[in-house]
This record gives sequence, structure tokens and C-alpha cells, in this order.
Amino acid sequence: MSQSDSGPAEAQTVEPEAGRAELRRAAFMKAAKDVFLEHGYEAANMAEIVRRAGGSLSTLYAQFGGKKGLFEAMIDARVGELTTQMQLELAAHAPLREGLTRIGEDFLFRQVQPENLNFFRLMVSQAKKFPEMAEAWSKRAPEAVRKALSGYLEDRVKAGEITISNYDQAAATFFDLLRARIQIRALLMPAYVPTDAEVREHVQRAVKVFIGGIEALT
Amino acid sequence: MSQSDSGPAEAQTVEPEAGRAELRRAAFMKAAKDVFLEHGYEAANMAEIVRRAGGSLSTLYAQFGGKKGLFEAMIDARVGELTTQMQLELAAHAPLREGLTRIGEDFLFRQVQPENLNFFRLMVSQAKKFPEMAEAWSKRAPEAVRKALSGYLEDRVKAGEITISNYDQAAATFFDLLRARIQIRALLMPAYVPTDAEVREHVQRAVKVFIGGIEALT
DNA sequence: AAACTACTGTAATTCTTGTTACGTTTGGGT
DNA sequence: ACCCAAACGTAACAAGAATTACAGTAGTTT
Repeated sequence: MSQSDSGPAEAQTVEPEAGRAELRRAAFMKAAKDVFLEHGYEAANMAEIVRRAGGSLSTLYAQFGGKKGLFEAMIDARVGELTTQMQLELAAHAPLREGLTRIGEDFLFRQVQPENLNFFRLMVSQAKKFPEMAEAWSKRAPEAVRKALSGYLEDRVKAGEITISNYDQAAATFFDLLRARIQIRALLMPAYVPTDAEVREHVQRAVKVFIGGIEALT
Repeated sequence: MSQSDSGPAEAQTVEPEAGRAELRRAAFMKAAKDVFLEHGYEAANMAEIVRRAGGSLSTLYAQFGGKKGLFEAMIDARVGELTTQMQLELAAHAPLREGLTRIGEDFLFRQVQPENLNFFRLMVSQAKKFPEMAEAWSKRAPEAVRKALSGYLEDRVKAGEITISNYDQAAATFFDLLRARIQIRALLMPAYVPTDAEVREHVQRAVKVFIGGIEALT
């Protein structure tokens, strides 16, 4: 393609003072991420990873031990990145409807980005083969977002805008409302990418139902 | 192994008057379903399918053409079964809270059965390679359940128990509330199987939020 | 500059697995 | 009982891919 120069694609997050080994490692990880996300675990090809990363097969094996090791290293790094990425920009003291809308859109837009969908697909399909991986992700990520929203809700309760008995439960419910339909459609129909308008409309509905229904939880 | 008698595992849904070919075909399909659901598409092994089904590799290839053909045939059949299975037992004229609870529990219990989770996992992981398959499923199944619930909701509106402007939207929202958290946990943690109590409690919350919040949708 | 280490490139190895070939057996219709 | 198509069993075939071996090269350290 336009990438006709065969220069290796170094990751952007590498410290400048990193040694040769670190540079190779980072390039391998980036290429591995691309290839694994694109083709899945079984169909991913070690030779292709090397082709994209530059460097040599031997070095890859020396550094990661094998396909499994490379995969796990890549996932570990990715889980870390995504978890921090999930720290939702807090809505501070915005009024309830506005704050929920902002948090909801932020979350849902991220959720439907192709890269995140591919990551999710990979997780689901490999959950049996790499249980620790999937479990780590399924605990850290939701916890991060739930905590962020819980904090905001608590603020709103103190402001007297709403009554909530269980913050974590309320937060989880809000994310349930947000994600389900769109995420499932996107997972099953890779060609389908929701438009901005769809996402915003969906968030609007979720916010309405949430505000109306949440107080019903004793 | 312990399966020392080499008897083929015939499917239970075959008409008694079926010819030899149909019997073989049904046995292959059942074994294929088991193996594909268990290992995923790439890791599934044709020889193992034959081992489980009884019969011979040659016949399998004669009937289905190859791995891809077998997979598609199996999925087609399965989509048909599941779609009809999703015809929720209508709650007839039960009062709103009771009817929703019944429908919700029925749906969610089915949704978290290991076989259905494996099927979903397979769909998600192969959505790119077999787009028609995933799309067919992602359209037929939700439509079936939504229609069933819509009918019930309409009945309740006529009975004056609630006000709803858009039945399909309302139904979709209810299923969003039901499925999200538990389904995602189950997908990512194959070892985790929610208890009956968890499921029922979750449904209770969903019903409460739904009833409280749904009228907020203009 | 020498020595040592790490990286590179390529080819060989080995294993797995989908697929095909072919000679034999079997069941059902006449 | 006879025939023929379908099913069987087994082995061969081919392709792909993970992994390893090895000889040459480049960087780093002292």
C-alpha cells in the first residue's frame, strides 16, 4: 500500500532512551496487536508479524518464547492501556442529565471503535484458552468505569438531584442500558458502524430511562 | 476411551423414516455442532467430528463438500432451532410485573446456558469470516424476542397498566437491561455460571427499572 | 580495536490437518 | 439373489505454520 518503505513500525509509546532490545520488543508488540486483532489468535501468522514489525523471527522467539508468549504479552499491555483509557473524563458537577449524557457518549463512542470491538472479539473467542486474560479484563475494565460513574452519581445525590441506594448497582445498570444493543450488533456485524447520530440518540434514551427508573430500586 | 462401543451418536430430531443418507447427515451435524461449539472453527478437527459421529471421512466430504460447508450447514440448522426456541412463552394477560418477570427469567436462563454461550462465542469470533451467518442470526433472533415482548406490552397498555409510545423500542430496552452484565461476564469467564438466585435477582432489578423508566420515553 | 553479545536472514525441520484417492463392503430395490 | 449406488476405511497427499539451527553481521563495552 502507501506504506511502501519497509521501515519497521515502532510503537509510539517507547521511551527515547530505550535500548535496542526495547525497540524491537515494542515493534513486535505493535505488529502483534495489529495481526492478532485482525485475524484472531489461531489464524494469526508469526511470519507476518515479523514482516510488519521488521526485525527477525529469531529475535522474536528469543524475546517472547513463542506465539503464546507473544500473545499474552500483547494482551497484558493492552489491558493496561485500555483500563486507563476507561477512566472516564469525570463530568464534575454538571447537572444530572447533562453529566450522564456526556459520560454515556464518551463511553459508547469508545466502545464502538473498531479497534475496541476487535479486541473484545478476540477476548471472547479466546476466553477458554486464556482464562486468566479474559478474567483480568472482565474485572478491571468494568470496575474502572463503574467507579468513575459511581463518583459522579454520589455527587449528584449530595446535590439533591436524585436518590440512589446502591451506587455500584446503579452505575452498572446505566452501562447495561448503554451498551447492549449497539455493542452486540457491532460485534456480530463487523461492517456495521453506528453513526454519531445513532450513538447520541441511543444515549439519550438510556439517560431518560435511567433517570426515570433508577429510583425504583429500593 | 470409555466410548469403546463405536456406536454413532444419532441426532434425536431425525424422522424415523429417514434414509441412510439422512441418518448420516444428522449424525455429522450433531457431532459438528459439539466440536465446533467446543473448540471454535479453526481449532475444530474434521477427523474428530467423524470419530464422534461414526461413519467415514469420505462420506462427510461427499455430503458437505468440506469444513466450510459443514460449518455453514450446522449453523443454518442451529439458527433455525434457536430462533424458534426464542419464541418466548407468552405471558398472556398476566399483570405487568409478573409477566415481565416471567418473560425475563425465561429469556435470561436460556441466554446463560453453556450451549448458547458457546454458540454466541462462535458467532462473534467468526463474524468476519462468515458475515452472512452472523448477520442472519443477529437479525432473526432479536426480532423474534422483541416481537414476542411487544405483543405482551401492547396487551398491558390496552389493559391500562402502563403507557408506551414505541413498543419495539421499549422491548429492546427491556432486553438490554436483562442481558448485558450477566451475558458479558459469562462470555468472558467460561467457568462462571450464574446461579438461579443471581438470575432471578437480576431480573427483578431489570423489571423495576423498566417499569419505572419506560414511561419517560416520549 | 578486540571481544562479546544481540540481532538478522534464510533454510531446514516437524507437526498438524484439510482434502483426495481407491479398493472394499453393504443395504435396498427389482 | 442380483446390482448399483452409497458408505466405509485407510492411507497418501499437499499446504501451511510454528519452531529451531546456523552462519553472518552490527553494536556495545572495555
